[in-house]
Amino acid sequence: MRIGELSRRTGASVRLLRYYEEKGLIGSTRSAGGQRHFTEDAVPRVEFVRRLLAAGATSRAIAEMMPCFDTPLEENFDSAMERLARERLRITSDIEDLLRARKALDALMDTAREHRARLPRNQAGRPLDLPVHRT
Amino acid sequence: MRIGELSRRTGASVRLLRYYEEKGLIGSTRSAGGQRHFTEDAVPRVEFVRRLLAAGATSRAIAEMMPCFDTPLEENFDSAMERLARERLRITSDIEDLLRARKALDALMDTAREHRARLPRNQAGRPLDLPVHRT
DNA sequence: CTAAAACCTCACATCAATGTGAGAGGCAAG
DNA sequence: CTTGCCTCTCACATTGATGTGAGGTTTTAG
Repeated sequence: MRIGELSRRTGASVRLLRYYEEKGLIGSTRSAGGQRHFTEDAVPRVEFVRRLLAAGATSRAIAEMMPCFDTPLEENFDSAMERLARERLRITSDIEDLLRARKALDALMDTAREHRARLPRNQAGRPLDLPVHRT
Repeated sequence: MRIGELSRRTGASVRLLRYYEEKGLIGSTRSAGGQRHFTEDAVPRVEFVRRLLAAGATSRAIAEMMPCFDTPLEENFDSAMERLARERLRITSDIEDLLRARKALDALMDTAREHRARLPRNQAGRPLDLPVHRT
């Protein structure tokens, strides 16, 4: 398929798909006229890439794990595997950062609610029922 | 305290502290000569800010929640509270992205290991004991 | 064969948190 | 008062994923 269709099927802009190719995240063959051709595999691959990017992986990191994706041969395999593991650690640590930040937010919300509860009634005189959501 | 000490005590560079101030994330008074003076409160505050930034919050978002931090008065309080809640949602959704990405990595690692297991022995002839870490 | 639709490359723009350096002034101790 | 350290403002650089537009070629439908 050509780049437009891949774009439609993955939701990634054409510009982005070219960028991914340039960075070695996806492969393509070229037609005589120089246009990119992609195989079906490109679709799940782009999805994988986008998922990782959304998770804060750098395109370089993703490129380094790709040998693991398409070449289960000796070369690069071990280092790709290691890159994969490193990224996994990074993600786990990012999750912990997020959990800590969320806890900090919760703490702030709690004390803020308490402060307000101690304050004189607000002008509208409506009850102090601030929403409390926990996910 | 002056900016250098705050920097030492929080680990944030002097340049960054000025940036935080410019963006309304921390407050300061100025000496006659124009130098910034901070109170003790600035220390935990900077830590809070950094935690949120590390969690991907935008400085604008943090600025918008600050009224909640120091002015438990009517003005801005509700909107700050709402900003807080929005940010909490964003964080939770980011965590989910990370979890999905981690799952994708795990899946890739698994299939890669299987591929390799089906392959002829590698040149070094060593056993195929690839590390399997789960956090 | 022609026109429209899709594609190509090149290159500059953006956003946000930071770094860095220049040039100048503030402040405390000898 | 002077030296040395700290601070000030201004302003430009960087990184990475993306957007955008110009100008030109390929492909495809009619």
